[in-house]
Amino acid sequence: MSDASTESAASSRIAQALRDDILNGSIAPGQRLRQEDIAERLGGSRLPVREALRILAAEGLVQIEPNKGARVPLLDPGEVETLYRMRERLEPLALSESMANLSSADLAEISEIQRRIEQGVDVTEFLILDREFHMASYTGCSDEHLMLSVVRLWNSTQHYRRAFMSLTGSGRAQIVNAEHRLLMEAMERRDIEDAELYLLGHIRRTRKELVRHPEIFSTGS
Amino acid sequence: MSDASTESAASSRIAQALRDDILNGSIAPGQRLRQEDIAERLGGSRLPVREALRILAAEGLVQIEPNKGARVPLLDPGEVETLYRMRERLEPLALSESMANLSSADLAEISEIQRRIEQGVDVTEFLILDREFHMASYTGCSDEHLMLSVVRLWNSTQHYRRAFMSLTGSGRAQIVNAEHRLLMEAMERRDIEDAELYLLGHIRRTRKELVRHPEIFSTGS
DNA sequence: GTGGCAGAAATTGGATCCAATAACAACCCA
DNA sequence: TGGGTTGTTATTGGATCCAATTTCTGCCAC
Repeated sequence: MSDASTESAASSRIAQALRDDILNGSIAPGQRLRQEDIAERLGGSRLPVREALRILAAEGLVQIEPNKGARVPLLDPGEVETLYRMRERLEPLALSESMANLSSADLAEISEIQRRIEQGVDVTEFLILDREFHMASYTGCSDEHLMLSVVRLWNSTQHYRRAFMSLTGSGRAQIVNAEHRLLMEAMERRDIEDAELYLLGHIRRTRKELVRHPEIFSTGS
Repeated sequence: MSDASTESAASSRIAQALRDDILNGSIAPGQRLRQEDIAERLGGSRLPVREALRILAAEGLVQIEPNKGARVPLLDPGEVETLYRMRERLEPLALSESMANLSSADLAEISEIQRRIEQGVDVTEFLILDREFHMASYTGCSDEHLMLSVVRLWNSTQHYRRAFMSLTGSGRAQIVNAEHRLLMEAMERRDIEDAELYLLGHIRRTRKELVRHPEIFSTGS
């Protein structure tokens, strides 16, 4: 087998493909996912597709209604606001659990990601790098439950983050960069308390900006 | 438990049966769940069992390893401690989202549950009523993501709560009752800030007590 | 023209069968 | 006698077929 990255498990492979499609916007919220279509498009029978949909449902990327099939959740502004409030509470915890285990090399890597963000990137690239920046800061957190919860929150809100960025452009780039730098600086000082506080403020400000743009949530059709 | 949903759906029915077995301790952490056994015991073929296991995995009640089957997660003290830290952050949020929507009748019902707890109950009954008490305080929270996260946290730690109670008996009953009463009183005053604080203290104290009893986590066999 | 209703097509849920992988045991060789 | 190896068995993963439910379409009545 030449392809060493195939962790076998057709259902995992299908789940990964669907996950990518949902997170990068190829599959929009509200869109229905028919099992047979997916099976035909990605190969395999409907059975691993069903398993894949269950996996994604566990991650908050799709919701399954009995006898009605799976669709990408379409959230209202209140739901996204609550998801961000959850982020405000959980991610500082993840950061605090992570920081003690971060090596200097880890910090350098995070700093490098921030440097690339500041070089100016388009919306798609920013979304990827911003996620990498924060996730890299949590790599020291060994607790799987906590990290899974954090990933779920990012997944569920990914589409609205993209909609917001596409709408507002990079006007707020300076603010984000300032917040990221403050966060980095606190991490390099090994000051958990400050780092938690900067992260909280960063997420909270983003939440308030999102709430101020309800047009993000227009269904469009 | 009182969910009399006869909406059948074999996979949901099997998931509910397994969920009850895991939460009430009939199936212990570390125990392996063979699909064929479950299918034979609860009726149906292996396929709905597989779906049920996926559902339970999403709730944190089982973990699935590819080609190795499903088993009830066996947590170490550090994992349970982190789960409790997550509770400390998320449940005050759920309470704050809930309180504005709680009617006087809701508060009376919560108070009634606490009254029954104080009448003196055995360990099994306490675990049920304590969970009912807290969940009742969250009924005003309409956000499904947040509530699902909270339920996940309770589910994942249920076994260790029971082990702790079985070990220590009802020695700490007075403390729990005092905390519950303070929480109730803040809720009746409609003081969200105080209620959050009392709830945080309640969960935090429980976490510290759990950590002080590592013998709970001995495998037992 | 609109609303409700019935039938047909499409889609999901479940059962059985087969293949692939991992756990287990016995065996062979050093 | 012990460790590695190989063969067997048990268990999970996947494919195909069938049943149940939903949803869409077209029709009829009002």
